[in-house]
Amino acid sequence: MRMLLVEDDAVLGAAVRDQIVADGHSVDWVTRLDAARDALAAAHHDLVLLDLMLPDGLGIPFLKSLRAAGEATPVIILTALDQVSDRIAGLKAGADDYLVKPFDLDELSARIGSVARRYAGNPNPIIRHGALDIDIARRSLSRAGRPVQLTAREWALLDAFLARPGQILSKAQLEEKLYDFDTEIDSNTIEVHVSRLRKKLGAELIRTERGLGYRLAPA
Amino acid sequence: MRMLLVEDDAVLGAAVRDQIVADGHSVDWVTRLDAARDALAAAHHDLVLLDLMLPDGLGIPFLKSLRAAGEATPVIILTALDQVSDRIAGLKAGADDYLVKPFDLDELSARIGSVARRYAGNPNPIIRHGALDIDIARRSLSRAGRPVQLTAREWALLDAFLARPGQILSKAQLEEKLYDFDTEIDSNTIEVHVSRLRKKLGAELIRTERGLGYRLAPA
DNA sequence: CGCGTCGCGTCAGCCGGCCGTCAGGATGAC
DNA sequence: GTCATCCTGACGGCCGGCTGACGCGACGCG
Repeated sequence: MRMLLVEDDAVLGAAVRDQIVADGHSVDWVTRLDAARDALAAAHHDLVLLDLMLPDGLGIPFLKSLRAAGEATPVIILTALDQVSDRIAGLKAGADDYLVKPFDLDELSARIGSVARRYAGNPNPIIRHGALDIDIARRSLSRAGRPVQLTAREWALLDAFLARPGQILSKAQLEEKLYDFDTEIDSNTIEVHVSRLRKKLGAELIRTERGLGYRLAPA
Repeated sequence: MRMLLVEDDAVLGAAVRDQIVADGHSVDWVTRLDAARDALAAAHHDLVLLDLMLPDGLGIPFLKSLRAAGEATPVIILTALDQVSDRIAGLKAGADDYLVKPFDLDELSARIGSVARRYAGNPNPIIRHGALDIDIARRSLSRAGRPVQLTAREWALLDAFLARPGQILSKAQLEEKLYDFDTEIDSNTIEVHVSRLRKKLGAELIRTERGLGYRLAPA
């Protein structure tokens, strides 16, 4: 496996790097967020280890922007013990796991193995669903061969449905996915976006489960 | 979601239970491993919260034996801070996550959400009961191969029965399950919903115990 | 700086069907 | 038989959901 380590502490970074290499993986080590972004764009990585406090910015918004851009690589957050709220925000921002500093190197290995196992079957980039061809990573899609443009919110909504096809998602869940923890939204907003998505992608795509939520229709 | 909490500390257990309920889930709380085993055998659970130190044994070997027996329900371990080796052993034994005591209740919620999300795409457990195939998580079910639609209230009612198969549930209990604390309801309402469920799923499914309540018929 | 465009959150009005209620009949206990 | 309990068809209120319209703010362009 090839990993990306984003960590500005030289001592900790070296220890983590050595441990990963000792486990038989390879690792790219950067100390800044912009370098991390470049590294992800330049080459495929199987896993990202992300420190939350870096000289050029905070990890949480960075992670959020990654996820918003369709980056699906699993992320393990490295954070200090007392930042409980950071850990929660990290999971909500799309992290797969976190490690609390100081952590045991054997535990790091166990965590990496756990996340890697979880992602063993990698999904193919282009999803075909009915008459739709969806390329999540490139944010492009076509309906019956004709290209369709989606706005940012519409992509976020579609992402949420594609992540769990067939499963019911409550409006509260969708709201949580689309918005920051603290932004409050009129309850009807989700309905409006669902309506707009249906208009672009076909009314059958998203089924209403009255009183429960919405779900992606089977292909 | 329905969870199983295995925790012998009364104060911590109550706090966890309250938090889970506040999040809109239901929870069965036991304080011993043998009771936990019975509960898992008796009914479907979506998640297990497992303390590692219990009066009748250790959690790790218990978890190992569960996994060896094919039990796939996700497990979050609750453990004390200093037991690093236990955390690793827990993950190796098949736990999906752990929480370090003392933990923040909001973090508990986030962790539960994370694990639940992780399992959302996985094949859901399908309960087979007579001619019925019931997928509780996806809220889909079929009778003799033919799909059947249930309303929100009907699902809630079916949930209640499936949670305690074979056990008699009084109308008062069912009422408590289906409605908010403060909403008052005409006594006959439950009867009506039972009647509607029977019409959709078969009259034999729910047995009337005159003067006592209802119970799910054996498969 | 002013104007046009676009995304998105909010609102209001409509609509369909869920579900709470009722009443009359069926069933069971004794 | 008598009474309590339960069943179920019918009905309508109201609530959840849908969508066209509007306005605000961001952004781009001349």
